[in-house]
Amino acid sequence: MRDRISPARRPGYSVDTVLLTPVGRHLAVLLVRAPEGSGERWVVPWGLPKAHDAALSDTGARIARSALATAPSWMHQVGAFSDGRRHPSDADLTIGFVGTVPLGAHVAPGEDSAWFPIIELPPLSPRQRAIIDSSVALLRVKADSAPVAFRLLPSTFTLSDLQRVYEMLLGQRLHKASFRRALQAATLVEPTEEWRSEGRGRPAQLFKYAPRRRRRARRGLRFDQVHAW
Amino acid sequence: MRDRISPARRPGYSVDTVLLTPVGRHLAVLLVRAPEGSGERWVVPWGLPKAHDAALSDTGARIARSALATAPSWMHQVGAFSDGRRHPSDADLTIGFVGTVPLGAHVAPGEDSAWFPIIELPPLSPRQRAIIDSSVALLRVKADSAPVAFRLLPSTFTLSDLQRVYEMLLGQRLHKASFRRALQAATLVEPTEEWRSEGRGRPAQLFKYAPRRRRRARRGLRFDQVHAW
DNA sequence: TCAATAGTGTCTGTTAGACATTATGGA
DNA sequence: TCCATAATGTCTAACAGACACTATTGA
Repeated sequence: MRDRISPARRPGYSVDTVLLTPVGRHLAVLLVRAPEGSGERWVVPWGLPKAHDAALSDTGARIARSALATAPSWMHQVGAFSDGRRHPSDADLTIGFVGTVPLGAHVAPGEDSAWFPIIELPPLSPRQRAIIDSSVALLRVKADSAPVAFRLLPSTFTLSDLQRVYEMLLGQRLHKASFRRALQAATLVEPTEEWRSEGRGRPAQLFKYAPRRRRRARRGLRFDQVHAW
Repeated sequence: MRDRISPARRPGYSVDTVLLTPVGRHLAVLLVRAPEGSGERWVVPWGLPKAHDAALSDTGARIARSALATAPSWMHQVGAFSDGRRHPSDADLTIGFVGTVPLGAHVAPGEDSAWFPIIELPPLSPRQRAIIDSSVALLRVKADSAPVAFRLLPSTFTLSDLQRVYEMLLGQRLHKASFRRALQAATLVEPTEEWRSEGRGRPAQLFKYAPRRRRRARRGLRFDQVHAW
C-alpha cells in the first residue's frame, strides 16, 4: 500500500545523492530536514528527473549542487534500489549517486541541513539507508583503484590529512612510515613550498596531487577480504 | 500495475542480464538473436518488470533463468543506464545485472543464442555495450573481495582451472607457484580424492571450495591501479 | 621545560617471483 | 622415447611493519 496518489502520476524513479566529506576521523553524509509528518526527520537530498536532464548523472549533479550550493568534487552512480518500503518520494525505483566534498570545503550548513558521521546516522528510510551503505562501500572500493581519496581533500593538504582520509576509507589505522614510503613509490603527490602549523607540534609541509607515472602492476596476489556476498 | 503497459506510454525501465562463463582463456557473454530489422543481430537477454516481481533482482533472475534454462550461480546488480541512444526496449532506463555460469555448466546453446568471448563481441547497442563493460568490471572488482571466482567453476575443479579463472578476472597471467602458495595460506580450497586427466600430462587433483577461516587483514598498502576515473 | 606532531633512518621477518626439479600421464 | 602438464622445494630481492630518532612548533 503505497501512498494514495493516482498511479498515472506516480513518478518513474527518483534520484538520491549521498554527499560525503571527512569530518574528524570519519566520513560524514549530508542530510536535509524532512517535511513535518513525513516519517523521518532527516533525508538524503533527492529529486526527480526533469526534461532537460539529458543523462541520469545530470539529475544527480543538479540535486547535489542544489543541496551543497556548490558542485561536488566527484560523483558516481551507486545503482538502482527498489526494496525497502518507504522512501521520501513515491517512486518505486530510486537511482543512487555518491559524491564527494573536499575537507573543509563545505560551507557551514544552515538549519535545514547537517553533516552526520556515518557511524551516528539518525533514523532513515530503509531504502535511503541502503543507498548510503552502498555509497560508502563504493567509495571504499574505489579508494585503492583510483585516487578518489584526493577528491576528499583540498588542492593542497598535509600528509597526515591524506593518511587520515585513507584510514577512513580503508577502515583501519595505517603505519605512518609505511604509508609515506608507499606514497613515495607511487609518485602521486608533490611537495609545495607551503607549510601549515596547526596547534602544537611541528608544522607540516603541504603537498598537492600530481600523479607522475603509472604504477607497475601490484606485486603479488591476495585472497583477502571477507567471504560474504 | 507496472506490467500493464498502455500502448501510448513507454515502459518505465527494462532489465538487461549479462551472463558470463569461462570459455578458453576468456570470459564469454551470452547473447541472443535479435528480431529481424531491429538494428542489431545480437542482444543481451532483456525484459520488462512484471507485477509479481517483488524486487528488481527478481526481474533479473527471471530473465536469466529464461535465457539459460537454468539459474545462474550468482547475480548482482550493475547499475542504471540511460545514455546511448538505442536499446532493444523502448525504455529510457535500463537496469543491468551480471550473472555467472560455472565452467562447462551451460547447455549447448541453440541457434537462438551463443556465447561470445568478451574480446570478440559483435556490434551491440551502445547501452548494452556499456552494461557489458560495467558487468565485466564489476566481476573483476569482486574477484579479490569475495570468492566470486568459484561461481565460475563447478563444485570440483583443478587448481589450473582456478588459476585460469583468476587470470581472466584479473586480466593478467599469474605465477603458478605463488598462486598455489597464496591459495594455501588462504585455506579457501580442500583437495578431494578425485583426479582428472585431460589430454597429455600428469593428471590433476580435483579440489573443492571450502573456506575455513577468515584471512587476516592484507599486509600493507597499495597505491596501485590506473589513475583513470 | 614539556607536550605534541612532522618527518626520516635502520632493522628484520615475511614473501612474491624466479628457477629448478620431480612426478606422471599421453602420443 | 619425447613431450606436456602437475606439483613442490629452494633461493633471493623486495618490502611491510616495528622501532628509534631527530626536528620544530605551541603552551
